[in-house]
Amino acid sequence: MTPLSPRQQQILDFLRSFIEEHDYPPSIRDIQEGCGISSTSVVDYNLRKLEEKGFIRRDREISRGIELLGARGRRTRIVEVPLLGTIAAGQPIPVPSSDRWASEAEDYVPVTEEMVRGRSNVFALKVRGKSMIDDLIDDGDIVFLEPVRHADDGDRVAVWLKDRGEVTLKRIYRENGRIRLQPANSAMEPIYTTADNVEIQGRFISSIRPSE
Amino acid sequence: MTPLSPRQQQILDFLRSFIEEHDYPPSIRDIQEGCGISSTSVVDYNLRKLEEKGFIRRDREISRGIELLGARGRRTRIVEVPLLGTIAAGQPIPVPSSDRWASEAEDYVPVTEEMVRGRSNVFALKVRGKSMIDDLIDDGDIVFLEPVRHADDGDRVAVWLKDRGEVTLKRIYRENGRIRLQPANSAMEPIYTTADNVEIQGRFISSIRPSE
DNA sequence: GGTTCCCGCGAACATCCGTTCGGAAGCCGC
DNA sequence: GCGGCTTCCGAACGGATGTTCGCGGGAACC
Repeated sequence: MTPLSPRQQQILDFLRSFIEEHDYPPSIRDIQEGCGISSTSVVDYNLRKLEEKGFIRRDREISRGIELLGARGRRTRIVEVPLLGTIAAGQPIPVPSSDRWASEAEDYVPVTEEMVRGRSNVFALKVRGKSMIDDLIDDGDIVFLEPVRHADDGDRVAVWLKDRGEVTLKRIYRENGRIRLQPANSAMEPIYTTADNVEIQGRFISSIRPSE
Repeated sequence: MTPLSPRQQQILDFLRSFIEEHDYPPSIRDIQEGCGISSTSVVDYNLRKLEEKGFIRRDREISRGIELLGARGRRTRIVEVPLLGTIAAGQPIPVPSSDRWASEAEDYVPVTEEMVRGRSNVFALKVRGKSMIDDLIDDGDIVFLEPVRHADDGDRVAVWLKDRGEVTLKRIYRENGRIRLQPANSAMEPIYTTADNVEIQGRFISSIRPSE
């Protein structure tokens, strides 16, 4: 439906690479030079065509007022999630209090917004050790959690088990008075305990296993 | 480490919201108006401060030549990884041939460059089913693989087991004539087989477990 | 008081940059 | 041929925009 002339395709490619490199759009004369075009009016003409065909959006009278559109031009945004520490057996996780939230972050993990979509105040923890291997969380993984105190049945939550002095990450179910903590690996046995023994420290949002 | 004056914080917030809205950076006078500042030189002064402190990068003499930097002054790029299909028990994975590589991708998964760093031709597969639960790969996970035919001992590889008609993801070790495939979960038993029964289809790079 | 530094103000300047206009070459269908 | 359409060219206009300079207020310090 959209026949693109070679010149228009060339300009579109240049737009993508320029934005990739600079993080801001090129000026008309940047495009002119980058594509070897002899006149700015040619650039303007073809930009109008690209706008008609729905590949870009232009803000008139504004320098560099070009916005890439379309499925391939869609912009994936990055969220910098505060890395608050490590999660390991035998230690409570450093849940942030609302007043001093990201201020004490030692680092930030940049992830695409899909990883935390919709959730607010998400924080990250690096997993140390293999204590949560039954929950499909390996040493070196990074988990993203939402700081909540309560959860619904079936939620994956990070819970502090008081009697064991251990934090783990399991699905939680309330069953007539007691708590069932179900590992993600269904071949493993669930933990049964009482409500006053567990303390919910966060809800699992997502996780990544970085390249080694 | 870097105390930000209220004015500088205000400008930084404005920068973020402006770019969020327009996809291109504001001009000095946009900032001036948006922050209620009476002179462009004040904006310039504070932008210099923000650059010194590593929050932005400026291209001098260039309109809207402002680039937002993330934590630690680094810039995170996004890589669009082609999603070539699913990986499930009983099916070989759709390894790309070099000639028709990304052309048949049904979709693309945007991830931060850390997830594929350095590797080329990385492709993504969505995991269906729990057949690889012993390798800490859950239903719904997305794994990123590098298309290789050979691997070193200890590499995590996706292998096609001919006798089982199954693909799995394990660490590979060659032990005097036979092959040991070690699950990531050390509580699980390894698979022993012969070299001619396994076909390496890719090397594991990283994986993500998206939010539900 | 004097000095220094941070921060803000206003104006002016030179350039950057989007826009516009006249013209022309090539192509297609009638 | 002829009209219409697309594409390209060169130049000029005017507004947009980054930069610079002098000045001043206020706080901290000696």
